[in-house]
Amino acid sequence: MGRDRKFSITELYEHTQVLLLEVGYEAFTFSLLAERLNVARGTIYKYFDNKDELITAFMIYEMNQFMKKLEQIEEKGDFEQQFAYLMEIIFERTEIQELINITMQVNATNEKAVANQTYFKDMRINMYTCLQNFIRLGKQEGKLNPSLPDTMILGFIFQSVAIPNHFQLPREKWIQSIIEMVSNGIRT
Amino acid sequence: MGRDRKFSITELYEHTQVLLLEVGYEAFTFSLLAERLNVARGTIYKYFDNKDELITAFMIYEMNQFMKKLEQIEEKGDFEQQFAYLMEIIFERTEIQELINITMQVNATNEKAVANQTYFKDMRINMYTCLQNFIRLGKQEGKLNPSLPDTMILGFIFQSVAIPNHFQLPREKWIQSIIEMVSNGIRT
DNA sequence: TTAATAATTGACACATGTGTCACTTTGGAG
DNA sequence: CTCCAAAGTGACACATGTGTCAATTATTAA
Repeated sequence: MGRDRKFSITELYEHTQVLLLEVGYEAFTFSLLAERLNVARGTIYKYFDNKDELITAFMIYEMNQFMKKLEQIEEKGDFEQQFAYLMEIIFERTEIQELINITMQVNATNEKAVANQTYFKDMRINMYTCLQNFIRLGKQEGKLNPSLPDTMILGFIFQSVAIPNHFQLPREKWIQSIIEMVSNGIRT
Repeated sequence: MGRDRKFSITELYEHTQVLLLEVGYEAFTFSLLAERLNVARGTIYKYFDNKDELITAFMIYEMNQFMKKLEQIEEKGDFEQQFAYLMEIIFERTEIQELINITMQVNATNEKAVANQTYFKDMRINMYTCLQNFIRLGKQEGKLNPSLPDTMILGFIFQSVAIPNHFQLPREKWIQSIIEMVSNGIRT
C-alpha cells in the first residue's frame, strides 16, 4: 500500500546526470534536483542521506550501464573489431569521462557515501582489468606497441574523448581525427 | 606613505593556484584564501571585487607566464627541436591544463570578470594561432600527418598531459609513454 | 612629533544550502 | 467506508559564504 511515487530512481538519476554536467559537483544541490523533479527538497532525503551518497550511487548506476556495454567487447572477434567497438561505445557516451572526473571530486565523509566511493573505485579497476584482455590481444596480434604500459594505453584512449572541439569541426570529422591520432599519433 | 602590504599580488596568485587545484572552483572561497594569506577576508575585496574576477585575473597572469615560454618556441630551430621544447614546457606545467578547465567553469556576471574572461579566451585563441606556425612547419617538413586539422593536433597534444597516472608509474616513464603515444599512437 | 594616507580589520545584514521532523496526502487492504 | 503505511511537504534551526563599511593601525613626509 501507500501512495504512488512521483518519480522513479531512474528518473532521479537522469536529472542528476543532466544537472551534474550543467553545474558541476559543488554547485549541484538537492534544491536544484528537487526543482527538476517537481518535488519538495525534503522528499529526496527519503532516498539519499546527502549529496555525496546520491552522486556516488548515481555513478555506480552509470558505470554499470557502461560496463554492460563494455563486457560485450569479448564477443566482438579479433582486435580490430574490438577496437572499433570500444571507440564506438566511448563516443556514444562521451560524458562518462567527465562524470568520472566530477565523481573524483567527492570527498565522502558519510558512511554510505564512503562505501559507495570505494565500490566505485573498484569498478574502475575492474574496467581496466576487463580491458587488459583487449590490450593483451592487441599486443599478441602485433597490433599494439608492446613497449607501452597497458594502463597508459587505456588511459590514453579514455582521455582522448575529452579533446575539445573549440573550433566546431563536424562531429564525424572530430571523431575520425581522434581515432586516427589515438591509433597512429600525430606524426607521419 | 601608508602602511606596508601584508602580501603581494604574486603571493595571492600563488595561493590561489594551490587552493584551486586543491579544492576546485566552487569550493574556492575568499575565506579560504584569506586564511592562507593570514589576512582578514575583507582585505582581499580591496583588490578584487569577487571570486570570478580574481580567478579570471589569476588565469590571465598564469597564461602570460606560459605564453612567455611558449613564444620562445620559434627560436628553437627545426620541427624536432620545437616539438621537444613544447613537450618540455607542457610537462613542466602539467597543472595549466587543469587550471584552464577550472577557469572554464567560471560563469562571470560581474563586469570586470566578464572582460577578463573574454580576454582570457582570446589568449587561448592566440596560443593556438601562435602554435599554428609550429604545426605548419611540421607539415612542411613532412613530419606531421597532413590530413589532421591543425586545431585537433594541438588539442590532442595539450589534452595528453591530463592522462591519469593511477597506477603510479614513475614520472619519467609516464612522460615518455605519453610522448610516444602522441607521436606514433598506440599501434605498431 | 604630527598629519596625511593607505592597508587592514571585523562586525553586520543578507543570501543560500543542510538535515530533520511533525504533519498531510494518497491509495489499497480488509 | 475505514484504517494503515508509504510518500510527500514545508517550516525550523543551523551553518557557511558574500559584500560593505566605519573604525583601527602602520608608515612616512614634513
